[in-house]
This record gives sequence, structure tokens and C-alpha cells, in this order.
Amino acid sequence: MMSSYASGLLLSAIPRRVAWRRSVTMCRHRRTLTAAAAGWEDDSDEARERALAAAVGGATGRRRRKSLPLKIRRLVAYRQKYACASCGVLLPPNHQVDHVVPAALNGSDALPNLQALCLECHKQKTREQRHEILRTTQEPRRRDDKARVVAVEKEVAVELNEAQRKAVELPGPIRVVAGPGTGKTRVLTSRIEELLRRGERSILALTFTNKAANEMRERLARVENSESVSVGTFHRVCLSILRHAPEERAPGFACYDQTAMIKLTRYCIESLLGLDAKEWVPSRVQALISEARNARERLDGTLGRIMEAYEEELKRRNVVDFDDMLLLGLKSLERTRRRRWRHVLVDEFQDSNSLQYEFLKLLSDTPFAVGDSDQAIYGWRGADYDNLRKFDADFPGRALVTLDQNYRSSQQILDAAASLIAAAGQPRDDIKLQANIPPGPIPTLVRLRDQDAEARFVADLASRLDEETASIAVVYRTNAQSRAFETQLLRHGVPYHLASQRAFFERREVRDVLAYLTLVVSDDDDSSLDRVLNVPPRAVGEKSRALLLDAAAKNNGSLAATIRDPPPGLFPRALKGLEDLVGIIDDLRRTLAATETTTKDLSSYLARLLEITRYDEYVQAEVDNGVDRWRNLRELANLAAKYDVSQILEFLDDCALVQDQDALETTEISKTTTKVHLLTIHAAKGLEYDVVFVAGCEDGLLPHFYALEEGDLREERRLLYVAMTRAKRRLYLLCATTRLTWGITRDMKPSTFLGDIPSRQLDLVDLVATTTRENSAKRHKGGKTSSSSSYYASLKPGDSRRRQGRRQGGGKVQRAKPSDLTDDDFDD
DNA sequence: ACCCCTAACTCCTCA
DNA sequence: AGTTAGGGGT
Repeated sequence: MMSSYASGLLLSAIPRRVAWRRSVTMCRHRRTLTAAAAGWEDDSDEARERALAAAVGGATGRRRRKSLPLKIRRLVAYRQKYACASCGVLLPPNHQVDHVVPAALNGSDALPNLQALCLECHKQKTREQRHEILRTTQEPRRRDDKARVVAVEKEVAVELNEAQRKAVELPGPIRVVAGPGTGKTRVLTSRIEELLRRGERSILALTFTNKAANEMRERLARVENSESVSVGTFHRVCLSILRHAPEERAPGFACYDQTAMIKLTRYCIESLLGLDAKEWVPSRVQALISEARNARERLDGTLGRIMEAYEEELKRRNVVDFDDMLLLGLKSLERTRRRRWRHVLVDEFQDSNSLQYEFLKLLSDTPFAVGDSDQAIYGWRGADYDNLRKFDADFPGRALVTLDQNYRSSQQILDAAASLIAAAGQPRDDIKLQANIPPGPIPTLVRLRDQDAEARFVADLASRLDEETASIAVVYRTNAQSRAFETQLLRHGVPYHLASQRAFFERREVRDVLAYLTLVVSDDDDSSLDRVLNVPPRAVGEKSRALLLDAAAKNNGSLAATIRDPPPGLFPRALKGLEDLVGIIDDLRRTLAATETTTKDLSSYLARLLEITRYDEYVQAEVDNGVDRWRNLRELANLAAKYDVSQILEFLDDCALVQDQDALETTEISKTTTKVHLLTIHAAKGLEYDVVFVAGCEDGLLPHFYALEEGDLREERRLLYVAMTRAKRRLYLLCATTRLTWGITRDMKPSTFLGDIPSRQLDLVDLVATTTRENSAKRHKGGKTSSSSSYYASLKPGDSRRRQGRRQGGGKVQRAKPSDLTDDDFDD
């Protein structure tokens, strides 16, 4: 780890960059030509001629594709260390030969999909051949996580403190107030261990995220008899109850995720009620419906009608959505009043909503709940930390244990975080956290020019940190912020792990295959059938589909029945296609029956499924990113390997519930040391890292724009609190003065929250104040709204001496190597 | 029916 | 800026 922030900020010169910058200037005139018209796929002399002609004499030929920005081309060349992806010959450091090939079907220029070729190779290869090269050279980017396992092992050796011991040993009901880093999860696992030691076997541990559940299982794995303990999210447990005793739905019902829920809402709005989706925005309406259902309320007027239609449609389709899981699970429990577990433990209790709380009350008289009102960050999902008070009221004899010994962060980090949260003035369990590790440097607030500078700052520091000792995380409010970091880390050659949730299970190929699997087990899941009706293509086009849906609606029957008894008017080819599909489904079911007696492994059945449906053929024939898709299917098969063939439903449930890539990490094909973790603050909850960068500490981002509109910033403040308390040794808060959102550069102001942290608790480093002439000139043209002086004034009113000192500090750093800190190499 | 390109929409967080 | 749905061409 670095000795001080100053040394970390002294970024050594990278000569390569200087050369690049020069080439930008030299070639600016040429770029106007390419940008005018030339298809960058065909960047030959002829193409340039055509472009010139088009630009000067008016376009006669057909319009060509917009050229790929030079900075991207150079970036890709850099990533390949300037070697041609095909022949390996060194690419001259001149953009004219940086031919870059895209891979995505939709023409996306996403960086990971691009490859650079030398001019020779580019001339000789056809488009298909170039894609072939891409196919063979692309490497998976996801990395493995080692640091967490190490952390878990280290912690086991330490003994419990007095408060922790109380929390472990006292009989329930208990409420534990556990500040960040006070060993909350550890207390939970120790208590389970203790219960097991006493011979208790009926134990349920509830978490809010799959990540937390997985971690708990991981920790319990080494404990004796722990296989009798149930661990899962509220949703998972409810779903199990429903699967066990389906009353509201027919057996084999499917689960809808967020996307499906919104799609269904749209269907209700447009098709069933004939309303305008522009006026009744499906995602908005869905959120309202969800909110109402979680509060067990009804909606009025049109919204009420949509809600009714939505619920009816769920029932008709024999599916449940996320809210149903809780609602129906609770209903079932209320009816049976059967308690399946003697001991129920809840993690992150402050994040439970009212349904979950009712659920907990039904489950146990002596619950054990751990929570911290300061870390309540799921209010938007209906979580209500008032449940803490309800708990105290409903269980008057409950014991209260407060954990305030922090084993994670240095006192400097805790102090800054405490100042932030104390300024909230909200009702809370007041705890003063005590650090148990040696003191460290004061957290640093770094002010940067834009999101690229922000990302470059992180990448620069990360690339010089010792990878054996330091785990590093960048946390941010919105997923969209990850892109800049990906780009820069890639460029600096820093391995990273992106925890972009749902990415995997929302891939088309994954959903398609899961749809087939769903069809195998549940007869009439029409949404799955609809999905694969013409995938792979079997001549059942839009016309035929409409005809089928119409017929299905008329008979009030299912689509599944309709394809077996197709209506008249279909093309012969479509009819044949339907026959094929029916044959495939029947074949799949036969194969399943046969497989159940021979192999036990679900992944082998999945392989058969891919054969029978010809889906792997279909995927591999895809020109653009067939390899990626194929790899994803392999990944899915890896996941399936943990299940038996008889557990298809469980597998599908888990896929529906796991929107988290953590489950994937362990099966990742290539494992390299991850250096930097990129994740949202929500996803970072419960985790810890040596070095944490909190990106985008700006008004509009943290607090988020929507929260500013609503006027309630308390949850946003807690978010920052959670983010800061993830850090063990070193904490950086980053804020940019401008940020690119929706293709527009906006001026940003530092987060109002920063003003609540006294300056003695937060070092300021300004990497914007001293800029190159070029940049400052441009900024004047752009018309800034927030000058640096107003920033400091807002941060620390009336303390000018300190301000000056800080600014000089920044200036010193600047003088050491101004160009590296402020100049954007790829600035257009 | 399938392919390609353009236009319109989107980006808050999770089960 | 990135993604995707739908229009137009074949």
C-alpha cells in the first residue's frame, strides 16, 4: 500500500500518451473526412475517396455507417499491446492502420467487442474471417474473488467480544444493533453454531440478498451438522413454501422477474384495458402496483383496474411475481399456522418490509434480528426500518444487544462516517463505533474534471497498489457509472470484476434456453412458449404468431394447446414449424424421463436440450457474437451441474431469484487475481475492502437526482454512509465537475453530504483547479456554473486559511506532473 | 421471413 | 452514449 496520498498522486509519466496526443493533433483534419462518411469497416483509400466525394459534391451513393471514434480504435490497439489480432505483427503507433472490427449483432461499439487488425490483414480478410479472428482471440473478462475467502478465514481465529458473546448466547427474542464492521454476520453464524451445539436442528436464517445467503452458507459449511440449517432470502423461503404446498397456483408454476413483470403490466395496459402506454408508463405503474401489494393495499381508479387485470393475468398464466412470493407465502403460512422452524434468525433486519415482518412474526415467537438503522438502504423497495420499533413493541421481553466494536475500519474512516450520519438528524440507534485496528490516513476527497478523469485516477492508483495485500473496490450509485471504470482499468491493464447484476440472466440465449427448460416441466407456460415459438427460426413469423395468439384467446385456452391444434389460415411452412416445435417439446419430455433413470446431472440434460432444440447450432451460426453466447450457455450448464435432473424446478427458481453474478464466479473458466471490484453501493453492503473509492459524490448522483426531486435525502445519506464504511484502510471520495449522462455533458456540484464532514476529517485534493491552458480555455467556452471557489465555500464556509493550504497541496502535485493529471489524452 | 439501419428511448438501487 | 424496437429493403 502507498505511504501517503501524495505519493499515490504522483503519477509517473507515460511517454506513450504523449505520442498519442501528438497524433491526435496531427490527424485532426483527416478525421473530419472519415467522420463525414467513410464506413470505418472499410477504411481503405477508396473509401476515403468516396467519403471525400460525398462531402464535397453531395452524396449520391447510399449512406454509410458512422465512423468509430479514433479514441476507441486506439484504445483497442493499446489493449492488444499494438499487435495485430490476426498475424500478431506490431501495429505502427499511427491510427491509420488501426482497423477495428466490431462483434455485436446490434452494431454496438462496446469496447470489449472490438479487435484491431493490421492493414494487410484487414485488406485480405472478409468480414466473416475477421469475425472468426475475433471468435478465437476473445478472452473472458470476469475474474475470481480471492480476498473474501481470505477475510473469512482470518476472522475465524479471533475471539468474540462480550457484546458479541451475549448476542450469541442469550435466548430469543433478541434484537441486535450492529454497526458496520462489528461482526454482524459472524455473530449470526456463531449463534447458529451455538444452537447446533445444543442439539437444535430446526434453524432458519433469513437474508435479503443472495450474496449474503451464499456467504452465510460458505461460513456454515465448515460447521458440523450445518446441513440441517436453512439459509435463504425471504423470497426464496416463501417460494419453497409455495412449491411445497401450492394452493394459490397449480404445481409447476413459473416465476416472473422484473422484466417479465413490466412486460405483463404493459400487456394489461395496452391489450387488456386498451390504455395508452405513454400515459400509463408500464415501469411506473408496475412500481406502484408492487408498492401497494407489499403494503397489502388496493389502488383506486384506472390504476386499480390495471392492478386487478395484472393480478388476474398472473393467476391465469399460473405464474408468480416477486410480490406474489411473499404475499402467497404469507397467506399459506397464515392458513396452516405450521411452524417449520424453531429458531429464526434475520440478517439486515432494517431492510425488511411490512410483509416480511409479518412473515417473521408468524414464523417465530423468539426471533433473532440483527440490524442497523443507519444502513437502511432499501426504502424504495418498501423496506421500513420502523420494523425495528415494531419489533420492540411486539416482543416486549426482547433482549437488546449493541455491537459497537468495529473490526474493519481505521478510526479516521469511522470518524468521517460518523460525522456524516450524525448530521442526518434522524431517529436512530445511537452508537459510537470504536476502531480496533491501528489508525490510518484521513479519508481523501478528490475533485476531478469528469468521469474519465475519475476513472483514470482510480486505475492509476490501483495499478501501483500491491495486489497481494490490498483489495480494492470502486462503489457507485448507479450501474451506468461502471463503464468509464471498465474502460480505464482495461486500458491500464488492471484486472477487475464487474458485479453488474442481472446481466447474465437477461442475456437472450440464457433466457431462451431457460424458457425451453420451463416448457419441459410446466405444461402451459405460455410466456415461455411465446418466447421460443420461433427460436431458432422455424418459419413461424409475426403473422402466424398473431393468428395463434388470437386463436388461443378465442378458445380461452392456452397457447400450448393451440399449437397442438393449430387454427386454419397458417402458411404450410408455419404449420410444419409448429409440428417441429411440438415434436421438440415431446422429445424433450421423453428424454427427460429417460435421463432421470440414467444420469443424474442436469447439465447433461441441458446439453441434450441444446441438441434437440438445435439451439447450439443456431447460436454458433451467429456471425457476430456467437462465441459469447455459446460461452454463456456453457456457463449456464456449469450452474446446472450442481442440480439433479429431478431438480429442474429448483434450478429454474434459483435462476429467477439469483440476479447476482456471485454464483457464477466459482464456475468461471479463467481465474485470475481480481484487483479492482466494481459494484453499486447496494451490492457492496456487507462487504469490505482495504481501499474503497466512492465514485460520483455529486449532487444528482449521490444524493440521486430522483431523491432530490422527492426532497427526502435520508436514505441517500445512509447510502454514502454504507459506502464509506466498506473501507478498511483507505477511503477516497471522488467527485467530478462535469459528467456525461445521456450523451450530454452536465456540470456537477459536489454532494451536499460532503459539507457535513468537518475538514479535519477529510483531506481535499483538487485535480481540477490547475488545468492546462487548453482545458481551461475550453471550459470558459462551455460556460461553467460551479466555479472552484464556490465549491470550497460550500464545503467549508469561513475557513479560508485551510482552503488555501489545501489548494497549494493540490498545486504541488500538479507541478510535479501536470500533463498526466489534467490532460485528457483522448480529448476531442 | 430475415437482415440492416435508423429512431426513439433510457439510466437508480434488488429479490 | 448505449441499447433496442420497429421500419424499410431484399
